[in-house]
Amino acid sequence: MVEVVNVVASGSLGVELDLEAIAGDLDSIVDYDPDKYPGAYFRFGDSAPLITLYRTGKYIITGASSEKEARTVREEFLNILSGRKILPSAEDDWFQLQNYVCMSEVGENLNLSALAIGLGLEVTEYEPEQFPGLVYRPAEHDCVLLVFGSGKVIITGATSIQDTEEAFNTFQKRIVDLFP
DNA sequence: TAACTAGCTTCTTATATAACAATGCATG
DNA sequence: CATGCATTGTTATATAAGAAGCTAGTTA
Repeated sequence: MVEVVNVVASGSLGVELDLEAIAGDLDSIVDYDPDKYPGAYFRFGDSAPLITLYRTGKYIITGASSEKEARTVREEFLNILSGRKILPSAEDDWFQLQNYVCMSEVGENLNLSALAIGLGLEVTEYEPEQFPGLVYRPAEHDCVLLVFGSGKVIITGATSIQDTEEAFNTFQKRIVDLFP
């Protein structure tokens, strides 16, 4: 069982934009400081996901806790832009989920030094003085697992929940094999 | 010297450590 | 009232991904 804690997605409106004008118009939800960063930040609500919009019309969504939430804020974002006549229609060129950050746990405390050897030193990094978690890059999955002594695991870098679940399941099976 | 590439900035989120700052409370 | 210890809070460390723009370094 893995729980999604963060989703990153990106898309493109397909048009060049005047961020200065948009930020002035949508003052209450847009934060734009080109000296600090070239993107304009959109946020609908206090703990809502963040949308970063760029001059080129490309944008990214961070901080959503599900694919559904990411798609919902995207729609709200497109509706506001089309409603303000910034965009001709509430549609965009493409939209893709880029990264899932998930949390799970194996249900027991883990000896990370032993785990590093068990999983293989070429696929793990464990330097407790630098960071308390073990970094595991499984050869058969396109994602990274951060494993902690408490048994909690962070899976990040996958572009679908299925990949994340598969990576965690094979990891958990390996734990059982290594520490029966 | 121009063009190119690589690396960094910003942001989000869980996780867990240490090191530090700042505050609270009690005792002398 | 001042000093000491304890607690709470913040920062750093590391991970992935997207985006634009700046800088630094390399190469022709």
